[in-house]
Amino acid sequence: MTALDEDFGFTLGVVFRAYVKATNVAVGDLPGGHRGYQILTAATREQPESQSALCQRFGIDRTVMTYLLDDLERADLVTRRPAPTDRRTRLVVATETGRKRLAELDLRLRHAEAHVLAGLSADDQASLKALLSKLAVHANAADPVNSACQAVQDIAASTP
Amino acid sequence: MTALDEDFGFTLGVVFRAYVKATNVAVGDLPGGHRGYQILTAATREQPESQSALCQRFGIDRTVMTYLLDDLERADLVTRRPAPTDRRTRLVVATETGRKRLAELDLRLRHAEAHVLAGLSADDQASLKALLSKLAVHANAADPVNSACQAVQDIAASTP
DNA sequence: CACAGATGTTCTGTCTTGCAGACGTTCTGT
DNA sequence: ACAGAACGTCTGCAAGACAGAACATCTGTG
Repeated sequence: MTALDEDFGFTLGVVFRAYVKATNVAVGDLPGGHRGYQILTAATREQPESQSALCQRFGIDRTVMTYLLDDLERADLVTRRPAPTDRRTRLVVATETGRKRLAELDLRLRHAEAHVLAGLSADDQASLKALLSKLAVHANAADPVNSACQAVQDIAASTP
Repeated sequence: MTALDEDFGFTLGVVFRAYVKATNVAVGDLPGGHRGYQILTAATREQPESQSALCQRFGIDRTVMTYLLDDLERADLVTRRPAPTDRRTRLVVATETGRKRLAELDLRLRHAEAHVLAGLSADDQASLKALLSKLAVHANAADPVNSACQAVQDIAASTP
């Protein structure tokens, strides 16, 4: 236990890397690894979304999203459907195969998550999830547009 | 607020990306961005560590650490010092310039961290940090050697 | 001591990803 | 009708992860 073990950024990184590693193992050969899983989840459980909406939500570059969806489409897990309201956008929806695959993966993913969280009591796990959720909603609301600009201003103001 | 906003992995990713973005802005032109900052912190505030120890601690590939330290050394922020006990290993220690630079950066980093955590009350911020710290210590203890293997076993056991 | 195997660092090459810019298509506001 | 913006795709470049080899050095065994 050193000073760093109490640093927010450091511990956040450790936990995040542990999660990514466990998740990438859990999804096996799913195209896109843990990101493919998140896309598949969104395509299955939520209203169809455009590619750019998925990019913003998951922090994936739009050019990466293109070939990520290519891979998922080639595996017959999702399809790009033209949006009825706007012919520029493609809505990403899961295929029947994709839904089945997601159902199979869910159990494995829950185990992976439990593995990462194993160091905490049940109460602590619930607290952590709730806090992260609250923070994520706030960060998502603040980030898309001007968080970088705001951060620059904050920092400029704090610089001698 | 959708189902995904309560998913641990998703919210963790959102918060982590927000932290990395804010931190990378805050450190300015420091070589290595937020990782350069973490290395500089370790080199300044802790016992000198070998390169591989830093790799494991921060989740950085050893080949990346080589040129990351090259950059930091070129900027006169750290030096590689031969370990007295083992001539294979190089201990990474901060230079006087590096210590000064770190002192300057600390205020900016605290602001960046505060910016990321701004969505939570002071109590919630403290709770989140404590939980992450607890979890990180556990994950660090479990990960280095066999977490991947363990995860594979866990998952295999849970697969029909 | 000799030697095989392990470890720390560096270098090489490959692959994935992030990012900036350009392009064609389509929408929106005037 | 037209200018400007937005969506998705493509290209090229840089950062990074990863595997493998090479070199120096350490450690344990005989």
